[in-house]
Amino acid sequence: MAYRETAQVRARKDEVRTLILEAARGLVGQGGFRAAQMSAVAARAGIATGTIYRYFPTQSELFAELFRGSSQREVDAMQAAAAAPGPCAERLAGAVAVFIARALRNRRLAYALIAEPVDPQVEAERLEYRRAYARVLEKLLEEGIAGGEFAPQDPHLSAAALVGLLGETLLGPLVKSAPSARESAADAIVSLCLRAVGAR
Amino acid sequence: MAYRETAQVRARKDEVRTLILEAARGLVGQGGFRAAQMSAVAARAGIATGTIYRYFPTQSELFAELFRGSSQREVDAMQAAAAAPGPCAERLAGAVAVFIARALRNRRLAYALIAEPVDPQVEAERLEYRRAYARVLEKLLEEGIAGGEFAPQDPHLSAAALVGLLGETLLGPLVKSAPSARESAADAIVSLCLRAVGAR
DNA sequence: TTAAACAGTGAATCGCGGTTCAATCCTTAA
DNA sequence: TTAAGGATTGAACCGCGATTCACTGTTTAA
Repeated sequence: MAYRETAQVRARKDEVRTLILEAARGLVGQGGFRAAQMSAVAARAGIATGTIYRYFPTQSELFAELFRGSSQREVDAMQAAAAAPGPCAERLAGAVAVFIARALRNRRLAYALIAEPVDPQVEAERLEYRRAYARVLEKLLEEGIAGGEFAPQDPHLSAAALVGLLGETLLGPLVKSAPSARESAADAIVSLCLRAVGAR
Repeated sequence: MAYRETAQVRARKDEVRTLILEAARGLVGQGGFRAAQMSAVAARAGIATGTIYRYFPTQSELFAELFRGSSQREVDAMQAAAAAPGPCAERLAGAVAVFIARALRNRRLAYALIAEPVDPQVEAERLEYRRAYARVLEKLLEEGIAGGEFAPQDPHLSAAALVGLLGETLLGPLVKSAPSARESAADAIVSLCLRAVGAR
């Protein structure tokens, strides 16, 4: 026994791992998953292609982990807005507004996370995170329905509906509208959501 | 000049072309676009792989044409429901119900048309048809807004919202629900749509 | 100082399914 | 009946990017 991993090496490896993920995140943020070829990720991280495979078994795994990290941030942000004090309707409006604002801030990333064609393993992560968004909204809906703030409805179904509504309006009309019109369009989306759940 | 295409040959070629499209449609309806490899399409059509290329320059073209055909039927069906006589709210409910019922009838095809990852050329067709659905709804919304049946709103944005709402609820909760629960879930989706546009 | 254990390298390999094409078969008009 | 023009065939080819691996460089404990 003449070699064993030390804290120093451990730290260095963690660093490289992070480097790879950040390189991939950067490429995806600019050109989507299709721009994040292994060789490109390696080049951006300043390492050899083969090195990536010391840290991630396949490209799909790398993408899946990247996807989880990026999506979790979004879910957390939405969750924070949903957990604010106040009436449910206001909190729903806030959660939706946060989702929209963040997506507009990095549209390429939003497209990659929401709609870009990806391989089945990453698609599975996407479905998982769609459900995560939906769960945040579902809890809020349950509370609002119980409190009489929202119309009686199946919160599970309605939450999914809101996720779909948000995705489509964001990637469709909203990103195509003039930047000056975005704010009012965002308001319109919030209104749609509130009406859909029957907020009083 | 010893050869010229006759009506007989013309007819035969049209037949083969249709055969190819039908074979592809069958495979997509069962296993999505990923199941429709050129060799599989050829096998199902009872011809050689190379023959497909006498009728379609590339796989993308074949898929694109298949996509157009299948989607146009759906749009037409929705348009027919939207054009029925009666108040806008009822017509919107009808159009949405038709969309849902048809998607449930062939769920694999619905998934392929709405959400399955596809190459960029086919994705472009998909966006085109999403817009086609949205246009049908948009017209209806305009009429309803003008007549005071719906809340004042941007019909373009709201139409996109409805398309997203439909897609997500269909492929998410609805297809996962027990068949016995589908009818009430479909009703719930219609209610969501009506509330979203502020139908009185 | 040494050798064991591991990390890094990047050119070569590989798998996959779309696409091609030389050989063959079929249809037509003379 | 014939030859020209086209259609069909399916095995071979190809492009692309993920993945591998033999080699080199580095770190560790004895």
